[in-house]
Amino acid sequence: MRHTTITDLAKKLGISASTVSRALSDHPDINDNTKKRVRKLAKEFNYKPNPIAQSLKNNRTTIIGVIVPEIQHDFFASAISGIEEVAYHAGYTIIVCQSNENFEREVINTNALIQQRVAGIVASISQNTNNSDHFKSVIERGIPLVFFDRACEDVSASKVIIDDSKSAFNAVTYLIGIGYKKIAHFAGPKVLEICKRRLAGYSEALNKAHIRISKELICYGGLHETDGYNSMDSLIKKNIIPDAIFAVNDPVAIGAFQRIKEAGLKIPDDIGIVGFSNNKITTLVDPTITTIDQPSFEMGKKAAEILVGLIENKNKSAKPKTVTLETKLIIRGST
Amino acid sequence: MRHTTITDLAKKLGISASTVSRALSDHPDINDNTKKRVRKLAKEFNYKPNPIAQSLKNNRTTIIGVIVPEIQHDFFASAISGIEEVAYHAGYTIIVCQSNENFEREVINTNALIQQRVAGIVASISQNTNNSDHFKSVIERGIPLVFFDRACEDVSASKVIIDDSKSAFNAVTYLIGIGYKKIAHFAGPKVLEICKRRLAGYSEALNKAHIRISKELICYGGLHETDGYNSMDSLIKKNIIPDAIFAVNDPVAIGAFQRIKEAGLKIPDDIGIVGFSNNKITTLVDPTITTIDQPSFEMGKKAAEILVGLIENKNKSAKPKTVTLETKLIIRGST
DNA sequence: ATTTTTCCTGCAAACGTTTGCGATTACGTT
DNA sequence: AACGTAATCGCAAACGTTTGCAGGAAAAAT
Repeated sequence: MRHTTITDLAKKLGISASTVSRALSDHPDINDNTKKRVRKLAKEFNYKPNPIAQSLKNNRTTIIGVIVPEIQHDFFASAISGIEEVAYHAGYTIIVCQSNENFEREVINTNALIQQRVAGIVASISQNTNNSDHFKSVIERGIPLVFFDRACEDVSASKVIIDDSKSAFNAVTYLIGIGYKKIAHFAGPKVLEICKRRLAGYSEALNKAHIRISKELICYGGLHETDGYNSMDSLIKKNIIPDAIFAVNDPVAIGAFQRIKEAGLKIPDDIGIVGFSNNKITTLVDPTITTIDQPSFEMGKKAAEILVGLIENKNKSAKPKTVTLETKLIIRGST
Repeated sequence: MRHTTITDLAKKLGISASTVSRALSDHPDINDNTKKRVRKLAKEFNYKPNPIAQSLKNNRTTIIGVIVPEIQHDFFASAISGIEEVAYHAGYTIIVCQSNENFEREVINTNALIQQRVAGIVASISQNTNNSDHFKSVIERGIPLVFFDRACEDVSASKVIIDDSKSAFNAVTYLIGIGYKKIAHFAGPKVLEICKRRLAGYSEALNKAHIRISKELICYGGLHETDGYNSMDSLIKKNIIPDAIFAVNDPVAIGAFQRIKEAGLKIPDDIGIVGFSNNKITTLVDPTITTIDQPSFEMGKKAAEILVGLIENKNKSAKPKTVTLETKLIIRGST
């Protein structure tokens, strides 16, 4: 079955394609009666303009590009869902790309989206992104760009983030408040800004409480379960046993959690644990894990809303804005 | 910055656009020397053909549409990731839509993808889909379609599935084998084929072991945690305590798991639990949950591979094939 | 009756690419 | 010398839409 085109309608009505086009877009030049006839036939044949042809004219599609490190990751899956939700209601579809935390692939994806003439891009950068030329060329091309969670600091674009530093500060301050003294931090990749800030919040909390920061209690690693597991493992092997752990995110917390259980230590009595993100999993383990609620779905939604705004107000070259969403310390059984 | 077009190159070289086009596609009509000049300039200006213009000619994009019930669901997030992986390497991008288990939205998404002239569609249907006209019109339009996991039975399309019935049969048979006798089934929506088949496998296993099937041990519900929780809750309130539960999927198993713990019953001693899908979560709770490994990532990959095959071999109108991937019972602490 | 105005509609170009066909040139064959 | 044949290349159309401009007809004004 072929798609009905504007020319098909024109032929059937004995008028020109341009008149049909104008009638459908309610152009004042067109006679009301003609408009009615056109609309009736269009409905009858379920005519929908070919978006490709429109895109060719506008040199722009109605597709929003989304780049995330990993689709599978709870946080991103949820954020994508939020983006899709907003895009759907605004009449856009979303193309989803994953960088797999790989810089080259992020560049390739970005360029592919530019080539595809997406209307805008929502992105969260990979942990290995140390150069932002690809995002700068997005800006240069006049394509609206919004970061969420992990932003590129040296790119002038809007972002939806949380206050990582403050959130971390609050969590660690809470740990100190309930009596923990030897608090370790399982940090993420040093290059990732959000990780730096979480580390900074951790340090600040210790400083404020006049607790000396011990380098051996700060373990750097990745963002996955195995990283938390390994960090805990190496501490145990070095016989350094903290009385609490502030993990850079929930998977890392879970990894540490498992290794602690294997070691026969009790949570929260021997070791307290705080995660970050409020992944579903933290409510399902025993004990449940104290964590910081990071509104992933809302972050996706908000980022998409800003992007749609930028796309549809091309004229108002608004300055990039930064939206900081609230987090919340959720106290559970692990502390 | 503007995109370089084929006409830009033609002008700079003083030749026609058609020659440039042919040179770039290595057409035999074109002089080798010309080809070299063209290729050199194309590289220099980083020329990439405008996919929109190409799409307009072909009346087809290089985008693969993906429709899933929920992006956030572990199984689907993982499958999408697999689809993206294959698509990426084959030079396609993916548009992801979620139906939110809503039939109307699935129809709208499907039509939107048709309008967008996607090259093909990978879909897993919503639990409320009782009509397949929208998928039939995909076929009619000649757009390749592959289902995964949840297929539309009355649509002639390829599918990537698992043997739900056999998997369920094996799991329940295993439960019987290790001594469980009063085995409940927390079933999914009656309309969903995969749920029917899992139920059938459950029944068959009981029959084979000459265990009477008790209607009150079969609880119908949705596919989420709360459904498992509620099913268990109602059993407890009716004072019907099974000695094992076979859940339609892992979230449901987890829900039951929680209610059981709340009731102070011991797993696996008082009640054994078997889930379905091998979601990550099943390895993280205590005790870990016995489940059936369903290769989500591979299912996505396989579906995408079949789809790409169909797209690129338009001529060979191959008959739809059904690929059944192997599942595996993973025995853990809950049984 | 002529001019002006209003109202409606169509022509044609443009977006960037691909491709059938015809045109041109050079070369070898009779 | 006359012709056929490759080897190269360009013209123009096509994909479906939008839009500036021109044009025609009818209505209104002179």
